[in-house]
Amino acid sequence: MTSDCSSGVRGLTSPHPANEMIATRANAIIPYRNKIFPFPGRCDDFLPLVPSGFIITPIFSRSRPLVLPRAIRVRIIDRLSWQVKNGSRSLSEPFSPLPGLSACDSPCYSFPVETKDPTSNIRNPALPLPKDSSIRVRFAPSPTGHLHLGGARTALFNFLLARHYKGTLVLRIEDTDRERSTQESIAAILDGLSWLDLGWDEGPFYQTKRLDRYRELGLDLLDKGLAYRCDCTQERLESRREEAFKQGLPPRYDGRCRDRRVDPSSPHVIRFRTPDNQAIVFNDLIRGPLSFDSGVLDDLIILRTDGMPTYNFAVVVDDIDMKITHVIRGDDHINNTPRQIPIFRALGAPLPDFAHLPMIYGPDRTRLSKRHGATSVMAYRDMGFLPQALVNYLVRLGWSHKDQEIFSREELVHYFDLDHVGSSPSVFNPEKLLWLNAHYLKNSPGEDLVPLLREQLPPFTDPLPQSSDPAHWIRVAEELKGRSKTLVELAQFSHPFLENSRTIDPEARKKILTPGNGAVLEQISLALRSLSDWTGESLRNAFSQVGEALHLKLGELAQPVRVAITGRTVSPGIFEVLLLAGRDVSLARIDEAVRLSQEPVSDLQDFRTGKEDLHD
RNA sequence: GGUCCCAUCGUCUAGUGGCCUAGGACGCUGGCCUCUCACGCCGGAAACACGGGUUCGAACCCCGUUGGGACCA
Repeated sequence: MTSDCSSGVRGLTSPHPANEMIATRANAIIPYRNKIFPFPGRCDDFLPLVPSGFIITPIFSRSRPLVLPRAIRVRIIDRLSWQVKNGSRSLSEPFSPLPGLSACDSPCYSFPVETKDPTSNIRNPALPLPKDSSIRVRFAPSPTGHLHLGGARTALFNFLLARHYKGTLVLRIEDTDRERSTQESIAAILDGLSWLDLGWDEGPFYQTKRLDRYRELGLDLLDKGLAYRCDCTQERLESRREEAFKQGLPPRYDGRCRDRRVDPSSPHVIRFRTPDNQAIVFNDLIRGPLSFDSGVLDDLIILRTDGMPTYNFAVVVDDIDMKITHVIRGDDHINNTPRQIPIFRALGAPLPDFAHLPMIYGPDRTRLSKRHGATSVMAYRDMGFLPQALVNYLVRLGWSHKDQEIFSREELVHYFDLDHVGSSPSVFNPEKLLWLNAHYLKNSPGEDLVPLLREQLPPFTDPLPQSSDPAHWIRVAEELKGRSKTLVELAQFSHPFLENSRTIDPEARKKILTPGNGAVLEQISLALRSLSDWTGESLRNAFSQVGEALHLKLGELAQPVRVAITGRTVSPGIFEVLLLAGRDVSLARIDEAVRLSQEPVSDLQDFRTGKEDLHD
């Protein structure tokens, strides 16, 4: 194969060939590592001399950069393999040629070569931040249900990439499946995005409002002979499919109507004329080069009998019209990509870059679905998760930045790139999400938590007097946030300090509110009653006096009081509890506990002393 | 069935040919702190799927096997 597209390369023997290569940059792509200088070379082309000490890396390879010992020549063996020659010795042949590559007719066949100044730190290169970048990405959900975790992560990665590169995020609703698309789903998706605080810049655009456009471009392809009418009946296709199945062949359309003249007035679909026997190659920004044989591809339908576009067609038309530069979507679309690429070409549009994110699995390593429990983003809100926690969890599923686990939004935007997105699927782990949620809860200011706490609480029936004081709410939140993993737990812990009722845990009553402890509580009650003020210090004094008198340690006093006031064996420190409940409530509850402790434990039916039970 | 993808502790991951006796995090676990439970702090068990090859040297590059998954119908 001889060269004919090396215009910007040949003759580059000037002192700084690496710089020259920048000028030949063929297509803008996100820097894969540090800097990228795509080389639109042909097979058998030689790159010019690269100065010694420079580093050269094949972009498609995951191999390490090579530090060049002296000036060398790099030879392109074919588009996806390379060789570095130094004299006669081959330094490296890291890539075997991919079969089926014929001509370099596409920018994605070009051979990007990375060169770097050797003085830069290879291990920890400066963040590639082209601030002027004009990348355009999109999030394109189908409104056939709630926003689920996988979709949310796709949205998040698109969002972060757009923000990181100061680009644009387009929201597009793919609602051409009229059977399954609903208004409720659209609302649910928008709600989910808004809860996670993932804003978009353009849209939402609805595919159902663009039907004319699909039709226009579909007919355009028809005119150009790149598509054709097909009136094959369902039955015929069925039988062909069965036959193919019997023969063990892939069930694909046989192209019967390719060159038939189908009457335009009779019912028909429009099929795309998929090019025969071509290798379709694209460089996935996460996985590297992916190759498909067009022979296994169908002549897929682009417009149905009713004029509705099919998925693959509408997506391509939209991505072209919306000038999407980077298509970042779920792994499940990898097999759609080779179907879409010929359509891009047929429509004369430049190819965007593609990046396919690995899936999120359930614990059984199958695609996360309803039977794995909650998958809706909003279900996590209802379970008392903070959106920051979910975002932090989701972003770490597949992406990493060294050993860091906790990221602020600013850090995410700053550090996020596709380079550190892994290629293997990950399993959803609720435990870790819980830990993150506890972390964010613990580190949130009490006043931020109060409104969220309110949402989780049932309406008051008999609020404590201090519940009308906003400062009291903040104190409650501050005191209890460190012990709660979710807002639901926080609400449960907070309940006794806001409502004039509490539920005594049966176990706790049986174990702690014994007649012996009743006597202890009586003594404590007496001591507390005599207190002139209700402060941490005076309470502590009172307790140590009672402790000395009864020869009991603080722990032995605290536990009965804890159960008396909160109804459970777990709570903040006992003095904080007494302070939060206040004098009147504390004394009333202790006295009530004294009474309960004298009663026989047999009447296990009714431990309730409150009117409302939060757990109901 | 065809095509494609994936493979480091149970889980999320670091790792880009020598810094690896494989690092961090969740979970598990021993201890400290302590009025309970958490938090926090200190310690522990726990992984390169297997087999070839390339290389002076492989978790890392190549091939194969196995296993898992997705898409198509």
